[in-house]
Amino acid sequence: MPRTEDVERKEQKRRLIMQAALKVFSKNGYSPTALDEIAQEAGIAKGTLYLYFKDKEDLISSTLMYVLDDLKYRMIEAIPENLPAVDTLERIALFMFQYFAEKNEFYNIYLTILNYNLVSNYTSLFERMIARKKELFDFECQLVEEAKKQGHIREDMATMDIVMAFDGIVMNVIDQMFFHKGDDAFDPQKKTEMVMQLFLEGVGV
Amino acid sequence: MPRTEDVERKEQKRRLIMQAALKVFSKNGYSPTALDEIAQEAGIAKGTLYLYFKDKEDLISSTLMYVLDDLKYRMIEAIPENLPAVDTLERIALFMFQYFAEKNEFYNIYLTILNYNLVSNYTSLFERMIARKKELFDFECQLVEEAKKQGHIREDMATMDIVMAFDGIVMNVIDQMFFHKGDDAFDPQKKTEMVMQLFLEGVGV
DNA sequence: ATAATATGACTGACTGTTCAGTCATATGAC
DNA sequence: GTCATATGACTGAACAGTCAGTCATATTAT
Repeated sequence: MPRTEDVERKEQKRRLIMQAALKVFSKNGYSPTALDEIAQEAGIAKGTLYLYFKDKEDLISSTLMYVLDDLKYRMIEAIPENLPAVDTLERIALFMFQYFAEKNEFYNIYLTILNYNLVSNYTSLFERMIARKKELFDFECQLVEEAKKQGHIREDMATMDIVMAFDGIVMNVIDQMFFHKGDDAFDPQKKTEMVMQLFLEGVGV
Repeated sequence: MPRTEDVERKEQKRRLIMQAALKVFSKNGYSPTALDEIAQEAGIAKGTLYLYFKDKEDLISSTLMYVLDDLKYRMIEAIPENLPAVDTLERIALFMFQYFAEKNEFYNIYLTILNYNLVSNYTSLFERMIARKKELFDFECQLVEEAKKQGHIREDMATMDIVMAFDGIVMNVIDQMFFHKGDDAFDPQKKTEMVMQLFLEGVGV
């Protein structure tokens, strides 16, 4: 029976490895990354990786889950409860901009998720990733429904279509942020206001 | 000096190979794809690939350019000239939905483009891909400017932000189409109307 | 306190396999 | 017969995963 202290140290090291993996995977992508590079980044031997993860696939899967867990945890922390639903949506947009602006690597690994079905052979872990993505989507659907009831969002449009548009706009802003990084300072607050105005009022005259 | 007939036959075969490459790359992704598989798909020997392409990187680059060229060509064909700018935007959305609905593979390879910077070491070919992407973006910017002048789009919003939103919505609709394929029939015409309504009027009450 | 023993985390050389790219040979057109 | 085109066996490098051995630390004995 291992002491809790040991269990914690083990968990600590797992996280250390996943942080190294995050860095390297997000730089190279999945297949081109040699486990030697991750081991080096983590300051351990390759063999050690296999004490903490079953194989390469398990390593990336775990890392992706780790990232999404972090995202979810921080998002919950960042968003106050009991806000009007529309304002919660605004907070989500703001949070996403701040989060990805700060964590370059997380965006690349996010793209990796998109291509993950090209990497794995549809394991249950891939399904878990999708489930996480769907969780956020469903949450946003809920918010839109609520906002409709509160009279802030029109009722004559399908909720799913609205959420789709919202996510699309938000993700594309992040995309642009990375493509033009360095151009001029990216102001998450201003971008959020712009997105919400665009989202709510539309671009028509 | 080779006869034009031979040049054409050579070009024909190049296209044949690229079509096979498109199929296989879009199924597996770049790195996991073995050239043997592409050769088999194309019904030729692996060595033959090297008579038409310098190396693996050249093959995917050429294939990506081929896809984008095709997209551009068909888009130009599909969209009448001298339409009001807003209607042209609507046609672009419609075209994208129809195009990707028909060509499953093109979407996966499109995602590959996104991750292409993770694959190549920033070759000039990657730059060419980006240039193509930017071409469409710039065209849309032009349209938005025009629509502003024509009084169809409000003038108090940055053109680039508007285009960003438009692209984001369109791409996310396509995304959803692939995630929920089979759920219920995807109607490009209906989706286009929805997108334009959402885009122009916004979702606010 | 010190020595003897046990543990298991860690290492990195090694193995088998995969695969991009090559090249000697074959096929076929003219 | 000559040249252009095509083939697929071959090579060497890269790399995922293994495992016998090491060593720092913990445990027990004296």
